[in-house]
Amino acid sequence: MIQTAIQTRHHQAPAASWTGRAPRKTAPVPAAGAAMRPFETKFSVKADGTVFDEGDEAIYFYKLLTGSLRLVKVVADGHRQICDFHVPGDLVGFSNAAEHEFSAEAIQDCTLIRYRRRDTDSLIKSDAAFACELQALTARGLSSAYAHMVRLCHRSAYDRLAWFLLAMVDRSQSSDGWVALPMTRIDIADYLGMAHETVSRAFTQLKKSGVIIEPTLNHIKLVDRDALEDQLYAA
Amino acid sequence: MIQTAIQTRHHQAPAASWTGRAPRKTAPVPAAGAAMRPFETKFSVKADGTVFDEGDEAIYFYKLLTGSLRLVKVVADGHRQICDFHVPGDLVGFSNAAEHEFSAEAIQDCTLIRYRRRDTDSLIKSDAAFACELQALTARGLSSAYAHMVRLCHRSAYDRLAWFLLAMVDRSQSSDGWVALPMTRIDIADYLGMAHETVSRAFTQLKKSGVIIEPTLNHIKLVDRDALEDQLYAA
DNA sequence: CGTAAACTTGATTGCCATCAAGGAGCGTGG
DNA sequence: CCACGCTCCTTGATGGCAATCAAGTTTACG
Repeated sequence: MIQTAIQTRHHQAPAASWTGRAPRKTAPVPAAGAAMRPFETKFSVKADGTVFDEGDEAIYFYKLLTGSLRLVKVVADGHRQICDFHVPGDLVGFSNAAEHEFSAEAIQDCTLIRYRRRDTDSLIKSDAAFACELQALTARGLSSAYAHMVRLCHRSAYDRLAWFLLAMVDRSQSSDGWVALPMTRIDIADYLGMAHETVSRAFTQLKKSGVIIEPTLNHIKLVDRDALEDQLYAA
Repeated sequence: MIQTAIQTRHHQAPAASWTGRAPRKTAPVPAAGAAMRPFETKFSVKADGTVFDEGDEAIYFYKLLTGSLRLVKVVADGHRQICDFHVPGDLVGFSNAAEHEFSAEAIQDCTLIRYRRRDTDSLIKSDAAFACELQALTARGLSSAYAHMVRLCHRSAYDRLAWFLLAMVDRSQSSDGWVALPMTRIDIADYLGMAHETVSRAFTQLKKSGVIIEPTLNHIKLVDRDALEDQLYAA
């Protein structure tokens, strides 16, 4: 794969200029008395805290147990890109680079298991089940990253939001059809690679055309699923 | 991570309408008398052939030994996205999905090692070194996919080409500074998420401003490296 | 109840996709 | 050896989608 060797000026990136809530760096506190397998430590992060920051030395990687996270990269011009949202079961921050390449910010209160990165090889050797799971989760992440790449390049803003809402609805598995979006429009915008104004306009359009309803902010119900699917599969 | 559950109409995607050389599906021939570790088979694919196609049942995954590949996804509107280029040492086609999610097309003649996907778990259990390498390669792929996502969203067409050329030059490690680009402008366009006309215009601009020289097509030399780096790191 | 953040809506601009047409390289066959 | 045809590449003209700038409005929260 093509990789960028240039890392020299990595840390000159200006501080994020976006206007969202600035994530407070909270020192994650290991949960007291957590009895885990060797190498494992359990701990928690409050909403709006960060598990780790872009550029931090990558000492640990994590598995998310509860809550939700966003993976954030800050671009040189001050814009954000959210590479992915994570839900329980997902693997976070695994890489072979010396530093974390993105920040992991808690959208809600989170609990995680922490693994020491330098133990990875011995973990893989000693615990085959763990090794298989690690591999499977990483491969799944790669697949969804490629899929997202295609969406970002070849879909209109409206299409991207349509896909996003479908994915959120499907993931929620709520029985009554109501879904609470935990993230702001700004988060959605940064995930879908568009301006938050554009997200807003697309929401408006979806509501006006009766595809979704949103009586209170961020609580939506998908009324016309077919409309969204047709949108995504239209030539 | 967010994944798309909708797969139903996956195969209705129309045939690629792009005007590049249509990859001939060549039945890859296992190299005779290859003595490998258990589970391994060595074989080769000619230039413009495919190792596997999008939608093929994912029976095997691969490690590239020589040559270069492109990973291609075809979008509903007939456009292509090249998710990545692969060089020797890279892992290709590993996933947990039942079907390959992209085609792997040979840019040049390639030789590969083939692994049976269903053996993955036992491979990981029986060969720790293999497991570690598999994990490392997949994680590396994920990192570069995230990085590429950011570029696609937040960089101008000119910037994207600037990055691409820098990456190609750095990867070639040629002593005299001359680099042969194995791929066409169309491939570059589909990788960088832009029209091939735009690639062409950016090349012209780079040549006119004396940043690169290209006496014969696809043989370039980077004259003013600083210009490209400044471009990438400018606010 | 007041402030700040998030959201919405409108006006304007610009980048780049698209359409269109011509030129250059290259292999093939007469 | 040259002519033909096929790709690939280049350049120009045009238009559209979405970013940006700029106010308002609503929501959240101490």
